[in-house]
Amino acid sequence: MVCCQEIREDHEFRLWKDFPKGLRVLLLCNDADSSSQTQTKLEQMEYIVSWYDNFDEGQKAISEKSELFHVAILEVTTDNCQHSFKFLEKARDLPVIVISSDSSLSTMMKCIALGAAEFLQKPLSEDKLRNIWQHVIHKAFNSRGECNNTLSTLNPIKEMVVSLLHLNQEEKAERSEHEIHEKLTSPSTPQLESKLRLSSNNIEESEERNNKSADKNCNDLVVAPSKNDNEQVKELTKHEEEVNSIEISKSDACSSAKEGHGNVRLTGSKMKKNGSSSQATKDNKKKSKVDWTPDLHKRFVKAVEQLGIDQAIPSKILDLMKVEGLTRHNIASHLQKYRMHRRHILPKKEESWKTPQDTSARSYMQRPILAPYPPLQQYYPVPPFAPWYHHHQSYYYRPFQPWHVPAVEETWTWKSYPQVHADTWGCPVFPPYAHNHNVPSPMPPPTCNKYGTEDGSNYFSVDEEVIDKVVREAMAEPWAPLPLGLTPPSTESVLSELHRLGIHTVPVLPTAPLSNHTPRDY
DNA sequence: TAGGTAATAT
DNA sequence: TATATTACCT
Repeated sequence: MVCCQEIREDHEFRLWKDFPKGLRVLLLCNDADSSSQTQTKLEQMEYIVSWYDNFDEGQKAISEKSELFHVAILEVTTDNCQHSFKFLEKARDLPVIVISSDSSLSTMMKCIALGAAEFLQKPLSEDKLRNIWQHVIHKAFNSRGECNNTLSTLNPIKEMVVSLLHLNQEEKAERSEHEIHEKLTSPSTPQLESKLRLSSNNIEESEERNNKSADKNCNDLVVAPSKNDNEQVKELTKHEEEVNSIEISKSDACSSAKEGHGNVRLTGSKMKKNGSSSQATKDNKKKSKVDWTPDLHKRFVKAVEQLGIDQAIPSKILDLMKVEGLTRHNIASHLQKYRMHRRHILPKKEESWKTPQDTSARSYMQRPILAPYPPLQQYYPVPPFAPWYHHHQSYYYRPFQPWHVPAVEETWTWKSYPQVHADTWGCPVFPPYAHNHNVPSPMPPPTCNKYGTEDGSNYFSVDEEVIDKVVREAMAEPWAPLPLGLTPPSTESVLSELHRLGIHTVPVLPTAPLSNHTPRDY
């Protein structure tokens, strides 16, 4: 007699959220009353019971339909001992729990020796019966190929368990991250804020690595069934330790962020040179890195400006900066980077004026022309297609880069915006527009110093009034040399602006041909 | 010894 | 990949 209930599909195991409910149990017992009682108990636990009262049928079921069962319960009596032992020999693919009223040690030993997972004496304890699923898990992880069908039968269980454990790890990691976010509250200074952000980034990277590692571990578990559960548990434990270590590193990040604001902060190699160099062990002879905070960099730049870029040498900069803990070598290194950056960025700025990408871009990319025009902003309205237009209308929009190239050091930009980024040295990095040539590249969006201005609105550090004054002076005496920082408008931009104003003819100067255009074009 | 720069490390 | 440090040359 067989009472098979609905059988789960294998893929459902991955989503077996109410495990062990639905565990499929083969019940082999030739005593109708006893089996009925056992079956009732099992079904109360929402296990799915298939009852066989005939040993031949039972053996046939496990050999032909082993995939239908997770566990077998065999009732051994004095009458069916031989059949039972035979069944045990045949049913090595499944965890078999023996139940019996026979309490003789020899029977118990023989059953266990033949592969029974457990020997339960009757009357059955409900808890014992409920926990038979443990043998399923154990079998799933502990069978090492000695049973041909085990893998196909219990692998879904194994996968489910692995997924479950992995999920738990992820939950734990999320929980620790949340706790850390709560710990890192309201830094009192921009530096701290940045440090925390950076630390947090490091942690995120670390966590990403950990997660990847966990994924790898998990994959290994699934892909390599030959590993025994000890190895797998080790891997899972390792992951857990890694997750725990994140907590520690986060705490470190928090404390280190709190401690460093005044003098130069040195980082790296678990060594803090700041004020505790005597504690540095001989193993840790390696020099620490200088954390070039915006404040430190500002001081550096100030010193360089004071000396002049040509006269700025490390020793002099070091004297001017007056920062404890900083060495000449540190300065030299930073100066090298600073110079390289200037070399890299300044020609680009020049180039950006000389080679407008397309005509539509010119309409607001062009340099302003020296003519008595109304305030420049009126002529260069915010293009509605500017990428930050919709999302960041609170920013002041500067329609073109005005008359000076902003000092590199003034725009050390770190804070990122959804569509606008900048490198560490403040050079705006724009999103790619190459895909749509009809959309002109926008002007640099408003930016800020490394930590942002208070209102996020000051793109250029030079006061607008100063710019206007310089422009007015230049326009008043167009024959005079342009003040430092101002460059004359391009011929193209002058012509296009004149054209826009309705002036279509301009006299041709023999000494200054108008690029490729003839006056007729205008 | 200091400055500059390339190579290397993080 | 970016940045800092180190090594090496002048």
